[in-house]
Amino acid sequence: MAEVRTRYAPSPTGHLHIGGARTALFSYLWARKNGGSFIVRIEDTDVERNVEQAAEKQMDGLKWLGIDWDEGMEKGGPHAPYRSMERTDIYREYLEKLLKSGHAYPCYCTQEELERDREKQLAEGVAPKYVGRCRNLTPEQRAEREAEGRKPSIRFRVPQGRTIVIQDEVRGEVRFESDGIGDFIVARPDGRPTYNFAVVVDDALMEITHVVRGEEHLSNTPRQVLIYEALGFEAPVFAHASLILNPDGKKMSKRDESVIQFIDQYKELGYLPEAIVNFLALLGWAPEGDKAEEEIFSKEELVDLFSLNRVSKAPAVFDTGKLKWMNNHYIKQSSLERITALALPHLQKAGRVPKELTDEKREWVTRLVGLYQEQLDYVAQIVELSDMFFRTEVDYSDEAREVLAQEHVPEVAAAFISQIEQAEDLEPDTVKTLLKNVQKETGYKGKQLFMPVRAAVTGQTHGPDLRETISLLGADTVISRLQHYLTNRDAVISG
RNA sequence: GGCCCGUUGGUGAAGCGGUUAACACACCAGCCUUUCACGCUGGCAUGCAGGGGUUCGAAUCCCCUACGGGUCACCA
Repeated sequence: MAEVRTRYAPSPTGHLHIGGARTALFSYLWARKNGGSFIVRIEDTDVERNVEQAAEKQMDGLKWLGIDWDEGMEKGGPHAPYRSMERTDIYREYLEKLLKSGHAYPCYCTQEELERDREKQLAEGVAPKYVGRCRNLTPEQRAEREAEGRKPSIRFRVPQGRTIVIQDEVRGEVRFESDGIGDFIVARPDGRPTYNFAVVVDDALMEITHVVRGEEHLSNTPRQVLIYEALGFEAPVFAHASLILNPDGKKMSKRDESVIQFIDQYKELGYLPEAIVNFLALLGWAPEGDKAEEEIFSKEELVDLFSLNRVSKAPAVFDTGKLKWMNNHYIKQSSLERITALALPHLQKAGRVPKELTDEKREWVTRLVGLYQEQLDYVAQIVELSDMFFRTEVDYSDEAREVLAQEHVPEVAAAFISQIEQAEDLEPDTVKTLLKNVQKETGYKGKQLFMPVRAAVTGQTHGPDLRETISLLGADTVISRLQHYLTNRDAVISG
């Protein structure tokens, strides 16, 4: 059996989208699973829509996700170049072949004519397709139009009465009647190929064995199969994954704000690549047997388990809650050093931490991140979660006020202040001892002791470990907050 | 409109002719904890869009209907 070769062939119109990332991942996993090759190529035949640096952005996204390729952009390989617009000579050669064999013909219709045909068909309620005006032009007629200065586009001559059968690894056999397909353009007047033609030439020449892509390409597939035939190539196996839907069950549109759509945005927010890969893999795919009961898979496990025929035919809804849960899971699994390194830029950007860090401050930040690590859905959340550490005025919650209104609280606060003043340091263990002393001194313990301290110091009735929190806040801040409560108790309580 | 594709709980989903219809997220309750979170335990489906078949037996096979989606570009 021949080597499995798959590819990801985006057009350079923007950043790597979650849909594209999933397609790339599925292709990648399938190639790796079979010990084959994964190719990344850029399909930039539509010059008008190309965006500067978009190809690089696509590749950056793939690299960040850990999806590496064996051949293609940047890497080169036996089938270079891997960018359509650098392959124009190749397309020209195959275009000649189609023209010579009669599988394609020049079409001189103007945009206006085509537009008129289309409107007429729509008005009559027929399926819009090319009327065939230029299908059987005589050489003389062609010469006539050429003389008028018309530049022809090239159309593929779709055979009539054919049934085109597609082998789809996820949908099984899918049949199309060629009569429903009009002659379509394979090359523009300036000679640039259209997508349907370029992909076929590229996939065939690059010996792609499995074309994995989104469902939106399914209807295009019969056209491509026809080109494969006309050129004498063998068609690859196709695998059309269903679309990704937003949480409302609607098709995900570019301007949909309910879902973050681009990989670099996830990176920005502090999602971990392994979480995204894990999540994307499960978006429209599930492992077989017992493994279907698990959710957490490393890239290596995915390579081992992945199979195209287990890709779902039904559209996949992007479950943002699940993604958060999964990312949180991976954050908890990660080393504190890693999460701190990711969190630092966010804290600095928010002005919470200076750009230049002393070793001492670095250590402090690490402990701060450690305090919140297990509840981070994404790393950027550290800024809002740790807000309490950086404000001068404590922001009391309603629950905190209720606690602080209790009769015995001032006594506890005062006792704690004097304990801190006498203490040599404020390490977590010391804080523990100090609170114990307050307990002995005042007789209050448990919630009677801890809640008042937490409420006065943090303004909240819940939060991460109190000892560590107090230790990180430092003696000055803790004392001043307690003092503030004691001197402004009425104002604090009434809000 | 033609042609394709899909439809299991609040959500993601497993299931491929015979199961008490997995598992996970979310949610609720309990335990743990100075609080929250984590973790652990337990709970959570008027039966698989609706209707017809085929079969001893269907979520699983066939047909129809409804709903959702894709595509019919000199976009990919």
